[in-house]
Amino acid sequence: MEDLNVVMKERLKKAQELETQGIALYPNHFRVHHRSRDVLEAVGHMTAEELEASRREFILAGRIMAIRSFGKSIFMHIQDEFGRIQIYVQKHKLPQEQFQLVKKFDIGDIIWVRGPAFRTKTGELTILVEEIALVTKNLRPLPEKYHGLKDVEIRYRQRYLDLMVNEHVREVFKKRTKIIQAIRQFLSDRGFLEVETPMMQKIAGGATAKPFKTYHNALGIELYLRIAPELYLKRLLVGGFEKVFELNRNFRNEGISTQHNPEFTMLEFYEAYATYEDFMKLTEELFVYLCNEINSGNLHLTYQGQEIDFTPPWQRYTFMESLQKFGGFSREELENFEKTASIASSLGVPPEKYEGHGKLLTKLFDVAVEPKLIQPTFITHYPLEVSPLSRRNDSNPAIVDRFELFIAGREMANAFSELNDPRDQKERFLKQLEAKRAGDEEAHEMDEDYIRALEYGMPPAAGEGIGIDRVVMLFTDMPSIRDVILFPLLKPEKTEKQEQR
RNA sequence: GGGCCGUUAACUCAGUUGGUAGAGUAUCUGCCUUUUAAGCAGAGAGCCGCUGGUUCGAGUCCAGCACGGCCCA
Repeated sequence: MEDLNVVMKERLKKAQELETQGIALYPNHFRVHHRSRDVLEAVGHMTAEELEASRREFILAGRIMAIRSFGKSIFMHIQDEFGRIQIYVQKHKLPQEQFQLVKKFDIGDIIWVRGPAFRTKTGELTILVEEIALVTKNLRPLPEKYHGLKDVEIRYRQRYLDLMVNEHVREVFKKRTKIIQAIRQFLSDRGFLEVETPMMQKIAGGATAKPFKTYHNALGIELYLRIAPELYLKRLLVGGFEKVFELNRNFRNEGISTQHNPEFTMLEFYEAYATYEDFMKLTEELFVYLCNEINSGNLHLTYQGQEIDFTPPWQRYTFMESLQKFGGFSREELENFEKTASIASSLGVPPEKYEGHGKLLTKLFDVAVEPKLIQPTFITHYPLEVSPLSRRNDSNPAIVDRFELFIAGREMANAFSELNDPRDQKERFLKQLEAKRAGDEEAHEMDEDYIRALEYGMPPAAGEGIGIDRVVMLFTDMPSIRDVILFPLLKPEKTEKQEQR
């Protein structure tokens, strides 16, 4: 109550007056039979005369977004989940006490109305109110009606306000849901089983990232919030499920940017007896499916002014090819550790002590190649060093059977044929431990149970991870990951800290 | 972590060379029975992000801090 302003004082006073008159401020016995969209669908095509004759009655509720009062008649726009509709209140059409109540309504109140639809002089489809009631009293003024709510901080912190007044924001999040539903449908149609694996893990594996730490009181153990579900999903392959996927939250204890939120939504799917090459094809099919379901079948979309074309097949380059073609580096520079290291330094990403040649090459890639991959592009055959869970290439053991997908200069997917040789996997974990000891905080932990699982025998398989938030950004043309996450993580407000004292 | 930008009424924004704090919307009062960024007349509304400094005097200049945004790492 620290920011009681004049408007709020007025609203509270008015609320008390209404209650004194016996008017409920928060009743819950009103039922709605229609939504704004139903009115448009039912009678939107009718002329004024046809509407007059039909006398179709509608019963709906919504939040008052605008009031235009003429003394003895009042226009309002009310908004529900599906849009806005105008209502018209005339003094002589209502009992006196109801009209007096309407004159006390404020922008932001939620009201219930009953009445037929008609067309105004200007042709707008409007409900002629025959009965009206207050459903929920508003006590805080809404943002300005014309400019709306622009303050990015308030939009993120008070997303409910953003959703209330910015229609396009509601559309973005509806689209997010549609995308996620479509992905589930796509995988289910192909026989993938959706599963749920632990988010609290004793060993945060399956990716290279810093985890969040938490604590279980009863067991007295430290746990990590998962950075990836990968190792659990592959245990399921050992158990006999041959096609599985999980679409849920991962947590990485890293910085926040337009591309990164500490908790984010990840899709991972695994298929026994498939290879990374099969998954390139499957990934193309998935995006074509999304274009059909989400983008009206159009395989082109515009992201932040860039035209993206999803028509398959997409470009494919090996990792080393891409460094030469897009990075402009020579084969000699890439094959000589010292030369690669000096290039890395000159590009502002100097080598760390624990970083080997493969890691340096990926740093060059991130800076010099990734931003240039605008059209959907598969990059294949990554260095072994940066792929501790991937299967070695049969003809070249220094590289792995892996691809990453890039669109609009961003990594969208990461996939590989899975390493299922427990002896090799154990060696790779030991290598990671070495890197950890040398100072690499993100190096992978040793997971003994995972090795044990592999020793029972995991069928050869391919696995893939897709960052869902980035996919949603792409399909909604949003520049920041915060625009596609309902409640992105922000620093606490100062007032919150003060209130906690 | 570094650089740049922002923070003024509930919302969207002005604010000149350092000299009494401004507009529109919203709110309140009055008029108004087909408006739609309704209109007309009037009124109220401010810790100028916070803390220091310079100055006779700071929304304005300087420093630090907080929160946010963008870029870089």
